[in-house]
Amino acid sequence: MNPKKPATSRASTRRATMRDVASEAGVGVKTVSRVVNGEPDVAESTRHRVRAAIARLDYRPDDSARGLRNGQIASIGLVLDDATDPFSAQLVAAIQAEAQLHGMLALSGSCNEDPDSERELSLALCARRVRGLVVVPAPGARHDYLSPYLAEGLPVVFVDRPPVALAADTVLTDSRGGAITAVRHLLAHGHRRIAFLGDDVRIHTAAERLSGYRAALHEAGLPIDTDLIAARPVRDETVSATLAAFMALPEPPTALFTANNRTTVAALRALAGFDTVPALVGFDDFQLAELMSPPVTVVAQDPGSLGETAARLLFQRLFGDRSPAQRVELATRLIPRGSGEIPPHPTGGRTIAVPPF
Amino acid sequence: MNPKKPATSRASTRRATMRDVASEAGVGVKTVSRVVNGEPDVAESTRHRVRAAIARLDYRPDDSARGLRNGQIASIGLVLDDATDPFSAQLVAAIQAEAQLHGMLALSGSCNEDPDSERELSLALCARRVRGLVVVPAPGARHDYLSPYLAEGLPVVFVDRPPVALAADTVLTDSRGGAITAVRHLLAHGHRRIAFLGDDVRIHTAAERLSGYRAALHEAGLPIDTDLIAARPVRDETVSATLAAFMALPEPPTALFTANNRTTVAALRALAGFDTVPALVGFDDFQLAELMSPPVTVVAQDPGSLGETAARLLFQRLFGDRSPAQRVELATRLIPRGSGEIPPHPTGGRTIAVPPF
DNA sequence: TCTGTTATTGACAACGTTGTCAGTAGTGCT
DNA sequence: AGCACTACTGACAACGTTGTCAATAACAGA
Repeated sequence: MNPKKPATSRASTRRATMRDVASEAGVGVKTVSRVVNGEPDVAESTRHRVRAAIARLDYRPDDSARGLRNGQIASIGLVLDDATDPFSAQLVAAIQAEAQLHGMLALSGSCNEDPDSERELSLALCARRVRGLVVVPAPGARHDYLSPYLAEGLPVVFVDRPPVALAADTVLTDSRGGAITAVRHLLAHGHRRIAFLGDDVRIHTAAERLSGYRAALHEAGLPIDTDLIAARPVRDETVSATLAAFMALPEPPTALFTANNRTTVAALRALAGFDTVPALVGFDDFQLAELMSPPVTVVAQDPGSLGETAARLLFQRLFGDRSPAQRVELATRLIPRGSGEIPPHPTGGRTIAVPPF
Repeated sequence: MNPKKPATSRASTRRATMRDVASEAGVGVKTVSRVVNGEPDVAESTRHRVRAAIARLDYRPDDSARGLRNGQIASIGLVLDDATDPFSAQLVAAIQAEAQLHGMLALSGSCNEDPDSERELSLALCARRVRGLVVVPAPGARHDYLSPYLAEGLPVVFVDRPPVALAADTVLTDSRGGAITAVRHLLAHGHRRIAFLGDDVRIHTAAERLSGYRAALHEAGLPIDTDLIAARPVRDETVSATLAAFMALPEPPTALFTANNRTTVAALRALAGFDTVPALVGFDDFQLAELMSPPVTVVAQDPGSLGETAARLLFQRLFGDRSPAQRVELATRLIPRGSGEIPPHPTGGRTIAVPPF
């Protein structure tokens, strides 16, 4: 439990403290503190002596002590739902870049879609006295556990999914709008039987996209056929089975709207076995979409902007912005590449050239 | 500079401290500390009273104070070269998962391939008194700046690329071996003009892969034709231009070895414009490789194992392992999918069916 | 009853930093 | 010279926690 044996051997190489620097430079600790923090009211000569001492001793201020004294550390917390997702990677990168501009680091953790884990992680970050929190909510989580911290003045920004039971800044992609765009696009190409393949509706974005799908159909005066709707957690096998079921229907869909990245990719894998393919529009862009056969039409969102916007909002709050909680929705962008422009085909797809392998 | 106005309003909602809990429970602070840390020698009744008080006040220990007192915080530092890379994402996820098993969080930052930035980031993490450091070195960086911390007993593990001017634990993919496997595979399919497309050789993995390429050719008794070697930073345009130059040679290559993920993808984009394609083996697997036309043969490495191994090594060190620095090399795995099994074609490629879009 | 032992507890100092405040020296003004 | 003022400096306390150590109670054995 306490493997701190090297304490003795470390005494010799002890890390230099402000005291050490102070005595090395022949000044008081407070003066060193002033120099380190770039405060005014230090004579130029003193400043130089202190800097020299700092360099000689290779002194670095201890952030734990600073954190204790100041009540905060120079870091922001990041709670992700799934760190392996490329979406998360871009989000993190954008947030870190923004944080770095303010001399802060990001403390991050992944909760793997588990609400309890999300809560534990967030609270652990609060215990570390981060300056602010960016949270990608786990499906099914409530967020009132954060209200004491919010009341204390801790800025919290939710990304990609809105908080539940809590009013706080939120940055979202316009999922419903994006879904409407996608389905309208398919409708415009003559499709009337359009299937929906998406994630569990407990995930906010999934629900919104389904809602957009319904709205677009409704607006076109088409009925909602629940046989054409599959909203369940994404795995390659489930998507494959669902697609097979769709195609076995008396009136199979001629087009597919896949409501997120992973679903789209899973659908592509499943469709690779077919010799005719339905039209397809996916939500989320992904690497190599343009090299698929046919190239995949998508409604793209921008994780980078999402992260940047969230971080900016957080720092605005840190700089004193006390206006009411905002909700920002970022627009999506339709990128037609081919798969979404396939016309309807009576057997639920269209024959395409099978690659020679 | 100091927007700490809400100090007054926060006083009312001050975070509870051990003192508060102690007086609430009618015990001494040290007893609360004992309960919080699960130490023995606390009467069961006292323990209950303290726990109740903790729950009532919603007390959470302050990690800055703990860090100050203990000289360490319950976090490990993570220095990445490029956080947007899916490779990094998987690495981070694996390391975080391992850290979580030990109740630690990961403090991470990305240095965007800049050596100075890598140094600053690492030192910032040391200043935060992380328990250990996992570093993906930036190209061109030296690491002797870490030796004082190593001497202090801070465990540091390098991943993906070895440290320069420092002896420390290192976890790598067997790049040279993987490259040899890739090139041998192409040779076995009859290729004699094999081009190399890789990254800047200042990056260790890039150099190793080039070395493996040379070794495999040499072992087959083939000459090294520098016209067929391009080792420079990867961008879509450079790869495209390089490929065009290759194909314009009097004796164009019949096969391509692309030495990393991004190069492979860039090459695929460039090749999409051609009506005949050379054989291709890429280093690194990537999403949808199996759905390309032709499906892409790769030598795969496993970022997850890389991260897990590194984290395990780090925690071994934290638990007192003082053995000399290790260097672990993880094996690669050849995944034949089609593109690597194309036979040589006199015009430097082979006619393939062009997809109908 | 007295002594030794164990179980339980809390007072106190220290970790490294920074805000407060009082002190010193120098300067300009009357 | 006396005064106010500025520029600079450092002693000290405090931030919230935990290791040290001494104190107390309880209890068994003699």
